[in-house]
Amino acid sequence: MGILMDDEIRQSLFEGRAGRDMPITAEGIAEDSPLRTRLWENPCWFSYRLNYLALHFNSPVYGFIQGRLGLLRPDFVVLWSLYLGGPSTLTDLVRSSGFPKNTLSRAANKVYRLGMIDREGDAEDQRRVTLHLTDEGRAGVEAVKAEMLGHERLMLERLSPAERLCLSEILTKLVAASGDWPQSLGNEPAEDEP
Amino acid sequence: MGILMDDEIRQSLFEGRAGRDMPITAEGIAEDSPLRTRLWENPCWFSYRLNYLALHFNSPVYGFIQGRLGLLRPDFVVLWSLYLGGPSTLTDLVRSSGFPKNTLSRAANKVYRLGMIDREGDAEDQRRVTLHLTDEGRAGVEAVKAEMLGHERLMLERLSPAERLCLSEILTKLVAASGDWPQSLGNEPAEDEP
DNA sequence: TATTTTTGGTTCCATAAGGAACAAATATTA
DNA sequence: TAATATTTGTTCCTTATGGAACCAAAAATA
Repeated sequence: MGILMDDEIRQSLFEGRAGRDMPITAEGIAEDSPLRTRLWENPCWFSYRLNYLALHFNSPVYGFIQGRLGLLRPDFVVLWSLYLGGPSTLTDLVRSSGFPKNTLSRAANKVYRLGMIDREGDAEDQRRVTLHLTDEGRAGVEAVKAEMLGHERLMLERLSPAERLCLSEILTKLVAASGDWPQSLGNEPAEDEP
Repeated sequence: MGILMDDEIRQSLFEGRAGRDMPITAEGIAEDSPLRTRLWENPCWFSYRLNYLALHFNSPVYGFIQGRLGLLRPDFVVLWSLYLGGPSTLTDLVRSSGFPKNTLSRAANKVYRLGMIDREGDAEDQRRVTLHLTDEGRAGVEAVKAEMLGHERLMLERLSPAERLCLSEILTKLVAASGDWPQSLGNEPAEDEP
């Protein structure tokens, strides 16, 4: 009995309560909107909402950055990463952003040509190049930072402080767990045993 | 006093507690990893984690779909939308998915050529074309559905049932609020007054 | 009814982006 | 020390992508 109950609850939670009583009203989304179905009756509720929300952040923000600085997303990712993490190597950026390395290489070259970052060869390791922001690059980041933060803040505005805290902690947990997730699906995830 | 406190708390919550005591340990992420800085000391904590998690869903899942069905992301989005919402017009798909309409038009044509959807002209409105899944299209979706759901489930595995419920409700709130967010930043969001 | 505007969908085109091959330097192993 | 493997970053090349222009049908307006 208890087990069945638990399973049912668990199941319901995995499904994000889709198809059950829905205590949260979908204010702002019309009853007959095709969005409703895709959002509320989507078995992939989590990833769908994830992508939906990411889109609503990315397109206005990167659109703005594009218009203001003439930079594409990978370009700005380079600047932002250096802004947060200080001087770094390209490989560091790859690891922290998840973008492919050729994409970031191209981006780094572009912002370098624009004088927004500087390179410094490593004496120890001839291959290694350390990238760091120039004053101009820092200025660029700071020129759009407020707008970026403002949009994120706006997105979170409807949540209560407690909800924001909860969200932050849960997303943190998920990110922390991400190391265990497979990078590819189906069959073996390419075990790298020799 | 009380006001100051509240403000401080509010501020801290907007920042996702960045830079403060961090009750949740970042297990799985090395102390000196460049990821740490970008994740934990990022003023855009929300959108960064959003994108980070979306990436960890999309790339394995759509990689799998690509390998299994030979379909790109927009192609599959068409199928999945029809699978969830039943027969729909292209414009419906645009509204529910957020993809640009030419991208979906191309995708719809591709899956049509592959025999995975069918079109039906509307007698009332000559422009309108209703799309619906064929048996083959439905089979395609069902061929990858389990794997998709499995990955999402895996991603959520580390959360407690209560946390999953909480996450689901919060994301729902955010999505419901998304109608009020501007679609572009800086200056006027292009008021469409005549 | 004639003219204009809006809507649904497609086509054109320039380019952003990523896989794969590559070169050079370093680390590892024989 | 010679040979091999790994790491760092770049270049080549193909293609997926989306903005803008476009066409046809319908709706709105004159």
